[in-house]
Amino acid sequence: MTDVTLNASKTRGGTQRATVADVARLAGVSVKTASRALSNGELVKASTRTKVLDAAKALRFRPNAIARDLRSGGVASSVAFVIGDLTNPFYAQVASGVSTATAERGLTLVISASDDQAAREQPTVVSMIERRVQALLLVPIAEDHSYLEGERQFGIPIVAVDRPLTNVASDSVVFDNRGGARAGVLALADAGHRRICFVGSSAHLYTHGERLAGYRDALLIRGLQDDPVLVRQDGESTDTAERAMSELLDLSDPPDAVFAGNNRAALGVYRALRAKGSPVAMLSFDDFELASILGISVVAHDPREMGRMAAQIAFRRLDGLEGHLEQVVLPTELLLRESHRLLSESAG
Amino acid sequence: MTDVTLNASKTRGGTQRATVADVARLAGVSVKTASRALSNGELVKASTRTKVLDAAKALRFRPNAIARDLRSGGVASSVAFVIGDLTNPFYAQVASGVSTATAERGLTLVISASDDQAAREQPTVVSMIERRVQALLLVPIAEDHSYLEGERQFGIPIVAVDRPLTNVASDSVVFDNRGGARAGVLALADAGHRRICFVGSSAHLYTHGERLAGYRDALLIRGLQDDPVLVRQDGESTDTAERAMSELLDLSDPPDAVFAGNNRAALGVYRALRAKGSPVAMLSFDDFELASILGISVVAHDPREMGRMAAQIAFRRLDGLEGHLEQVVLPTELLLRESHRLLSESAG
DNA sequence: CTGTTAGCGCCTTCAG
DNA sequence: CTGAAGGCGCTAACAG
Repeated sequence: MTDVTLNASKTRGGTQRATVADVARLAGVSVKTASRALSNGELVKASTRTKVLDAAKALRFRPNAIARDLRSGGVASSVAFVIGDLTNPFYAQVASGVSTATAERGLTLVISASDDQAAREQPTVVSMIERRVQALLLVPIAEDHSYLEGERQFGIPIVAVDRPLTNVASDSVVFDNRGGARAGVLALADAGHRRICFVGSSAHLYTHGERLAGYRDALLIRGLQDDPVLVRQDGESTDTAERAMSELLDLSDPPDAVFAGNNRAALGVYRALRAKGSPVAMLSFDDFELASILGISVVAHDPREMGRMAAQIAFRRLDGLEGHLEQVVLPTELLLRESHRLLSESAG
Repeated sequence: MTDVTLNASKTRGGTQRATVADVARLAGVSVKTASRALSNGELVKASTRTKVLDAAKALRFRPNAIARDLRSGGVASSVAFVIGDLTNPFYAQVASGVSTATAERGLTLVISASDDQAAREQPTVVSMIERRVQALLLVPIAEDHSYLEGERQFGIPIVAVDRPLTNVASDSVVFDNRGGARAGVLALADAGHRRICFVGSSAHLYTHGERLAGYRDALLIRGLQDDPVLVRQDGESTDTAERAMSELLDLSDPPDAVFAGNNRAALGVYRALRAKGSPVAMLSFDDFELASILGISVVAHDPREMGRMAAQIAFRRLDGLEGHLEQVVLPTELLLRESHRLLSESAG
């Protein structure tokens, strides 16, 4: 009889897992034969394979991916997605796109959220690199990414998502923020509005800057005055946006239309308009579930596609593509519903 | 001079990473000393440590977590969260809670979405186990989880999230679905409504079943008739819910109030009511961004807390807690806004 | 305080 | 078709 004692000993109330050696012993073959039988596609006599597979099942054998990864070059079969906040539906959708793409390639997705704390970005990224992920997809929140220069030398593809990195060149995927905002504001102008205000988030955000530029493009194109009083950038939350909009409505010369810089701002703006019952038109960047219900016109885009695309770029690098940096700009789409004409008509 | 050639060779246009051996060589010490100096807390002469740290920095050394994990028991420093759909804001929030908890414990979070395909659950789970994650948090979607029995023997904590597992006992965290629904329907009844309908998702879902039971509890308590015509369970999407509600409104004896089984159903119901301008009261399970804006009364809960709690339970198991299974039921909270009285008054 | 040795679990040499 | 040895990068034992 072969000796079938596992590499026993108990840990945390659980029995130790079986290894290939255990399986081989039980099946009465060598370690390598067991290994071959277990990894499909290899040449093994059918009867031997069955014997091994039976032994594996009996021992509830599960190959150890850690050992396998170490063996094959010390590279993990996973991809990292580093993000500020999973709670924002926009990023959750991007993550979902990444998830689909990595799953298709047989890779595991490691998601790490830095809770929107810029200072936690670098430690998080470093931790992923220590895990030897194959690629790093990053929604940047730190102010400076020069620290990534040192990491890239070792061949790990890094793709910036939604915003470019600062102080270091990299592949990236962003939306056409400026063009989208321009189209949105033009639509408001074409609906007959003349005093169009802008309610966005914090001033230092790349996306915000681009959208503001698009807003100004449109004013210029239509020969409308660019009144600085009408530009508000009070922060990320819907509350600050609501307050900002409320104050704009209290101006002696209030706006007759508003462009909201993102989904958060849109909600705040909507609340303010609703509270005051003001007949002010609105249009916002970012599509969201409520927008269609409330008839809010928006500049829409495809967050899942953004995630998918970012993963694709990383995979191309893994597959050996050298060439220039890829800077993908994803299109936006203007969805005209009702609110760009007059909100009050549609909010009833 | 010490030989400082790295274990060179190029891969994918990237230089090979330095290993502890490389660092040791450059610092002129033994491998173990380098290892000690690099892992904090170990006893090394200060000057030696500096030398090693300098060498590490010069070589841009990053410890290989794969090798470390293999060495220390073959267990990864990560936790898996297996989920159907990241895109649903509810699950995204649960994931966020898990993320916070794992980060606090210095563990990495591996999120794997099975795209709501029941058949993909088991392969996904097995893949996580092969990665030797320390714990498995699972939002179950398969019909049968007896396959998990075999895995648990090896000491990996498994916690069911939002729904219990079928055919196998496990730790779990769920909401008080029945109690919450009961309270919600009672509120509708107390607002004077007599024909209260129920629009939920698919009949086979645990959460749905519990909420339906709570609905019936309330009808019984208030002595209202339980008319099967008023119970609809047409699927997960907001579209099916909208159609169902629409048909209910067309009844010769239509309902005067509706309890929506979840956030998706709530949106569909809201659309239907809005389209017909019907003066019907509503209240729904699940709080959501729009609900507060639209004045929809809801049975609210805390998804992030659910994620956090699930992780905590797993950690307690890792820390050696044996005892009974933990079956945590998280409370719900009734948020009465306007819609439970009469929707039309608040939708203006 | 520091160095040597061995081995985590797997798989790729190279022989038979 | 099968077997035996070696090593991926790191750290736990045991020396010195």
